[in-house]
Amino acid sequence: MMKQKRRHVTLEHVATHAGVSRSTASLALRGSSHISEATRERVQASMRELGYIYDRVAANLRSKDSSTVGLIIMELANPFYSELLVGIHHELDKFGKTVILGTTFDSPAIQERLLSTMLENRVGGIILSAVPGSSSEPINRFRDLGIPLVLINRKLQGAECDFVGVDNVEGGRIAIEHLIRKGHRRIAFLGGLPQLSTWRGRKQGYDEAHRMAGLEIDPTLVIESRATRQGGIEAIQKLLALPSPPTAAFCYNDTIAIAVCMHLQSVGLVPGRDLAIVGFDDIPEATIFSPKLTTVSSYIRLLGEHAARLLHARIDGADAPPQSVIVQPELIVRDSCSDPAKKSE
Amino acid sequence: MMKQKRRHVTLEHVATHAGVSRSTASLALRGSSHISEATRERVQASMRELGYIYDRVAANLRSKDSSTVGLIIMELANPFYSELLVGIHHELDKFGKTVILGTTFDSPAIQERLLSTMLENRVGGIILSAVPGSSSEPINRFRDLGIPLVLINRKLQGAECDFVGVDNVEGGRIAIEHLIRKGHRRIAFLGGLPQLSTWRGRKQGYDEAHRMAGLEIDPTLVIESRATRQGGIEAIQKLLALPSPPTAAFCYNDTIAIAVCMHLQSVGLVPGRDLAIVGFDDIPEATIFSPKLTTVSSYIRLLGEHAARLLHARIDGADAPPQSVIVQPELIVRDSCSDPAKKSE
DNA sequence: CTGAAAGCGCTTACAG
DNA sequence: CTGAAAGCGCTTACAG
Repeated sequence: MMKQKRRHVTLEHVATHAGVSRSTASLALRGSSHISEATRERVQASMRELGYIYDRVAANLRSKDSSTVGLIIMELANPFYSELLVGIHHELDKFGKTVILGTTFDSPAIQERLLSTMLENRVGGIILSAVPGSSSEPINRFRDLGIPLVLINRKLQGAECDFVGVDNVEGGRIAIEHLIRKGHRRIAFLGGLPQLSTWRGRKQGYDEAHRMAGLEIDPTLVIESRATRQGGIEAIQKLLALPSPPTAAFCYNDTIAIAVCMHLQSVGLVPGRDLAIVGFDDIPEATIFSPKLTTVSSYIRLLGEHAARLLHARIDGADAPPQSVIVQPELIVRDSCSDPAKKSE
Repeated sequence: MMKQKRRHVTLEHVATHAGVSRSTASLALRGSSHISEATRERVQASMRELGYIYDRVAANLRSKDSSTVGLIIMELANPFYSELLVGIHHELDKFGKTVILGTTFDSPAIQERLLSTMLENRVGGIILSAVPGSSSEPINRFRDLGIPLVLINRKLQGAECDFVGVDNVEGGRIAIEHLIRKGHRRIAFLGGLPQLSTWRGRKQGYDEAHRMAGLEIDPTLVIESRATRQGGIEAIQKLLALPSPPTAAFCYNDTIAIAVCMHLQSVGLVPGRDLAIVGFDDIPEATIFSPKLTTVSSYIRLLGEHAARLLHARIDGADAPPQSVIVQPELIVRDSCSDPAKKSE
């Protein structure tokens, strides 16, 4: 497919031009200390003169290493994953690794296909945000092949590998504690699906905070939905249809929270006043949206950076047992969440 | 670096196991019609049994093609480029190409380094959103090497290659025509830098619409700034300090427009009422923000898809002269832009 | 329909 | 400090 208009310059040509052997040229090129300064300079001059392009792929083939890393996420058109990519790409860049991107749209079949493709493309390692409920078998296969894999954000049952994620239980807890401190007693948990390990964590935090405050949980206030804009709208509609709606809602994530707020506004209700809203993740939209979202920050970029660093350490041979990096979330108080008593901002 | 715990299974092993030669195994694997059904099945059974992983990189080396494409953009943490990536990735995926990502942060030096890295990584082609004012020499080098390169969004002087972008002149014109139709007579052009080909196009449309309506342009109403949130704030501050401010502002892009609106709100002004705002691009935030932005859609994803398709055609050997794909923009009327006469929404 | 040989562009021992 | 040889894992002519 790739056309070569001009004669392709290889190391062979450079070596001949510089009057040395291929091996010497190879060592000179990579700055080996076994090569005399004079020779190195001669080789470099030849490289420049001939317009030599180093073929890193051929080099990797021979030396059995890899300059790429696979990144598999749910989708790109999602601020959470965009931010994750930013963190990962930025960090990997420092190590001279390039990322090969794949999106699953939460399909287990696509995930398996992508995992195979990445293998075929000789990635040095994988960062995977796993499809909920997908098989851990292909993941453990990487371990057997000696190819490092780190799971990011979502845990996967049965997968024995490194993990980087936020403390969802803690995140759920601080969100609810904040709401309780504000005087709320009936607090909904809106959106997301129990298949997601993140959902279960946040729910557990929700439960624990209630228990610690001696508050009972009304199960009708826990409304599941897909973690999309549309899912958020469905959830808030169900909530508003309840005989006695709550005064506050903790949303599975900011996408849900924004959708909920928009729906409230569209029916003439004021988010923050008529229903206090707390989100999760602190995506960039959270500050653009009005009201500015009170939310639990996942430090998404940091998550990505941790995953990249951990993976890089593994590729470099750190052969320790599986490790987890858990980022501590933080409550970011903004405008979507006011006192239930005073009904005006 | 890459550890191989288990004995690595190569085509050699598969061939031996299936009782055929390496060449036959290679052909069978790729479904060549020169191989009998029986042999193919035998080879496939062996592949499965041995857990064979096809090495696409080695294959590409030998057959001199490439399954990767380089994408070089300004930055990832920018909705415009995120959307572009979505379109490109989605389309390239169909062709079985993986993208190698690079970000320049608008540094010419980084751009040159990335271009080299991509070359070293044997990309089959490049999609580049060029750093303004960067040299066209490295770009034309790709042409000489026979590696297709398509410029996206931003034009570059002196670069002889394919281009995909939006019709900025038309975009500027329809924005201003809309404002004029609404009754505005003094219209600012806010943000962006003349180094950007997109800025110059939009500015030209701004000029033309004024001329066609017989309106004079007040040059103090054209305020340059970096195309960032911060730049937008600076621009609107300068505008508000003017002795006789305009009734409407056409913003270089949506990021600027959102920053402008937020600043207006922060000083107690109402965007849309006190100052009509039109943006450009229609990034996802435009619908989340309040007021919902009236803007000129660049059809960002479509732009990306066009670029991917064009590049793919070039890689497949379409050896025609440089081609431009110009997407027609469209005005998306939402809420940030009301009549200057009636001072209430 | 299948196999033996050469080679893609590089690096890695091994000599000297 | 430098070179000749072998080989990474595959595909491509060329025979038969």
